[in-house]
Amino acid sequence: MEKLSERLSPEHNKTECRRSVNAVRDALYVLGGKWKLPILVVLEYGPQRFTEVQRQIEGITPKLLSKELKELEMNGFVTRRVQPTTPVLIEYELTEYATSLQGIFAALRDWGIQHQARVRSL
Amino acid sequence: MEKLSERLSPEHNKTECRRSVNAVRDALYVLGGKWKLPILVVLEYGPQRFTEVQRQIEGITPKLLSKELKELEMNGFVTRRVQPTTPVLIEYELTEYATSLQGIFAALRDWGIQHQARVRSL
DNA sequence: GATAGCAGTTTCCTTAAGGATAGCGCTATC
DNA sequence: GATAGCGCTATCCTTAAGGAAACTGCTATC
Repeated sequence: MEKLSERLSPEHNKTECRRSVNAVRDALYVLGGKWKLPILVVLEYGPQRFTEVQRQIEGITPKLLSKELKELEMNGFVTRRVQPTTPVLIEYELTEYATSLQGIFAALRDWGIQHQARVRSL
Repeated sequence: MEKLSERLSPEHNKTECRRSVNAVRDALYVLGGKWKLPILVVLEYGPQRFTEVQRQIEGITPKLLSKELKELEMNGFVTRRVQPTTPVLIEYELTEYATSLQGIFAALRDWGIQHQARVRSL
């Protein structure tokens, strides 16, 4: 049987390993925050205004919604579009780049489902 | 061009979607905590004792190491083995189940590396 | 007997994350 | 002119996460 240490992660070069750890940490970081996921999910249904998003996410306060939207915007997942009508209409929508998260969502989802099943069976 | 909302996540059934969100949340949760990742990485090099792990992770305090190890153990990623020698030798090692994280680490790492490059290029 | 290492635990403190509530400038509607 | 909705921001407070330092019971070594 091969060693566990050779299966969990293939790179055993130290700088490569550190680079990987940083990358994983960064990826986890951009999804950190209590409401990032729900917001992304709500925005999958199309562009929406601030209060629309707020109403769909039970329990979120405007302060936190604002903060999380800004962070999502900074990371390039969301754009804030201002329609120059009167009164102005502001819409948040997912960017093309947000789709790059698909792979990690799928991986996290599959693992999570499997883990839930495992936890229940113990 | 297909809609963004149809690409980020395939399920648009509400209960399926909620289930996925919960699974992703759970997966993110078990990796949450400042030191989980470094600890898992250190243990990839083989079973190690408390102070060995501590010495390899610069900045970690025994309190946090103890806490994180307990959580990793509860989630089934790590086992605490007590060798009944005198004095007792206690070793922490990765379980077989820890290798199930391989897929999400790979996904997070790849996305993270790509994201770092993107951030630098802006 | 004194010192040091192991495997932690305990206490106290700081920082960060998150929540409740109120309010602001704007416009539209009654 | 009063009320309500939009898109927030500001203030205050609570909870949670994390860190520093000391200490414990054990054994081994000098």
